Amino acid sequence: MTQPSLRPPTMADVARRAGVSHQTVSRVLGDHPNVRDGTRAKVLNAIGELGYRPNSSARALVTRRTRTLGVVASNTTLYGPGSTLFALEEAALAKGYLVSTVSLRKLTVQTLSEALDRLIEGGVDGLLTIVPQLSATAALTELPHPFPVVTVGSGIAAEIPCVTVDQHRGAHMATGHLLAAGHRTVWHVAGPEDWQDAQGRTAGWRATLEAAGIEPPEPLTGDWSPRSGYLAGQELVGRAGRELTAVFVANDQMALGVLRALREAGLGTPQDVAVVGFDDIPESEFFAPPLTTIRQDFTEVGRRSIALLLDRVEGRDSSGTPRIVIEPQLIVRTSSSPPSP
Amino acid sequence: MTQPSLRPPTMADVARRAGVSHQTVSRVLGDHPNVRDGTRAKVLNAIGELGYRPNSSARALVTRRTRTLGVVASNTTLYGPGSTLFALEEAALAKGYLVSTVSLRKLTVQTLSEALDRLIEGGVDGLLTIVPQLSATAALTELPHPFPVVTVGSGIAAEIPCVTVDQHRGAHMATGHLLAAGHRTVWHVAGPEDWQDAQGRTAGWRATLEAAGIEPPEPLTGDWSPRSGYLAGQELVGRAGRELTAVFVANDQMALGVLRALREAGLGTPQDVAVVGFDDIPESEFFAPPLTTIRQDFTEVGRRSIALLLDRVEGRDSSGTPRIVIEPQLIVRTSSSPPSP
DNA sequence: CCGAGGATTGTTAGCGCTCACAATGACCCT
DNA sequence: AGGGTCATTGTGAGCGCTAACAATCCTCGG
Repeated sequence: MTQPSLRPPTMADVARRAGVSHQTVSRVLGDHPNVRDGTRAKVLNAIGELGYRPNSSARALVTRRTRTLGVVASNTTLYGPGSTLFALEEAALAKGYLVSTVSLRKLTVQTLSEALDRLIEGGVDGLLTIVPQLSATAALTELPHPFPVVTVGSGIAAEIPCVTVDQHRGAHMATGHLLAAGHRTVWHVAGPEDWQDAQGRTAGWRATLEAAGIEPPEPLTGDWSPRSGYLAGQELVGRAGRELTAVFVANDQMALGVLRALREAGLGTPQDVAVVGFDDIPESEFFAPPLTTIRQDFTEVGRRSIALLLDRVEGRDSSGTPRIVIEPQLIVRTSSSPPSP
Repeated sequence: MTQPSLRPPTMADVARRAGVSHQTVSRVLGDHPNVRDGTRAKVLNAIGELGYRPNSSARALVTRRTRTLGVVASNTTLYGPGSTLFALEEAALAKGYLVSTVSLRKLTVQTLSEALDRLIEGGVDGLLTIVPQLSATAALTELPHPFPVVTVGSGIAAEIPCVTVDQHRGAHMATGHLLAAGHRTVWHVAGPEDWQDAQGRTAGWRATLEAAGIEPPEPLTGDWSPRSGYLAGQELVGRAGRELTAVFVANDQMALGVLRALREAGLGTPQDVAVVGFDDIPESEFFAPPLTTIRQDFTEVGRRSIALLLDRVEGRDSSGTPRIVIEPQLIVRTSSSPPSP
């Protein structure tokens, strides 16, 4: 920090000051084995004195690696995508990568495509997408071919590796739990049809009922919001009447709306109607009543996704099209206690 | 896309194919005026045929600009920070910048410092922090001096420009609203003492009561979570008894907990106790009862923050230490209807 | 005490791009 | 017709770094 130069110090400056060649400085920075301790110390010293920081662009230019990963996410204010993004970032950082994110307010093939473009243009080494809407995944196939991509939580897209929580299984747990408690049938408030997760949950619910010899009632559809859950709840009360004793709601926010609708209809939870949600958002425990739900391990999702992507980025393995599936977990709370006989 | 070469095409390849010099290609890309239409077309054509993409590292190396901004955020699963991050990203993108994010699970001077370091090392042009905890802001002063930084929503740090929503004013709106409805006093469940926002809200609440000639009762403190709100609610019921008719809770999540505690204590909202929250999370409208709260315009926060930062990054203006303050808005719902006389 | 062979350090080329400047061409005025 | 001017295009250098190779220095065994 001796001279307040205009230009930040370069590797050559460090070399000069340490009395070595710039290449030796590079070796010290790169942790090469063949550098004498004394030399290393001199270099480290000079680096400290000069306040030197390696220039990442210069390095990236020659190594052809930016050590940055791109993430496209659709609706990060939603619990699932938000948590996934957070986990991805954490995992990437742990591996020495930075993450550039583009969050989309509106997800279409068009916007997704643009986002991917900007990220690639920005020089990312690999791409992750948190894009649960199936309709948009088409954009993924248009990538310059050998570009490393992993989709997180939206596993359908053609030949792209993906990591996802087993939605079908989660729905099965929820529905099975309700059935085991003695309910004759389980109604369902689904998420938007276009969402991979919503489809999986609905399919899991349906399959579970059918396996139990029960004809699944027509599911209602919401948009993940509490409001839509509220409307669905009202609809359900009107449509099912006394038959309504158990509902599996595709996420916790909508379950909150359902709970309110039930309450307003004079129905008690769980005495009259049992409710199970999905996600285990932090608030669920404090709903009235506390909500039984399905928890997803996003940290694990993040770790596995990054590992998978880095295999490709760092050229370790890019054979096949792996699909990693992670198990969800049932969290039982008051909203699903067995009905009074 | 004619030849599936190993190396991606470079500007020189494009130039050769278009029969011009690499500099002309650069001009076309940079939208320079003095390029004949025919030439531009040839170049554009060659670019398309080759599937050429400019190399951002090479460009960054010479321009000394990466067109990437760094954001350090503390707890993005919380509504406020999460929304801020989203808004920042959107605003940056609109200005042609990418955003690299580091989300901290645990915020300390240490972790903040590391995060800033990694971001700078990664080559960002400027830095934004969403770091509401005052205790950590010290790390900001250790930056290599003329590095452009803007803090978002945590305005205390020494000479660093900042953008924030007026928490004091929001709390004043909430408290004043309750007072105007006829309540004799307003209790307060505060956020963590270390948080800038929490302090502002508490101060605003206190000032409003004092201005009305009311001695503020001792506030309770939570950690933003519904659980802590629930505990605070129970405590409040025990401590205040019949005196408890109005509560201003420092965020909506905690307000949810308070609502539950009140309900469990046999107190009706708003008949017995009126409640006002802060944030206007999407769920608030569906709480039982729907929650009166204070809404913050994060989109505006994002726009202003990015504008401020880019002024510095792009060397337009870096005089002074601006503090931009944005007005919040009171959203009245059922939870704060006037008490029955 | 010498040379083999490993350890350590230096030298030389670019990576792909933009900047500053030089060169060329087109056009107009006198 | 000649020279000045602007529009358009080309040339050369170098941003800061790493990779490959060349050069030097040791350390020993014989």
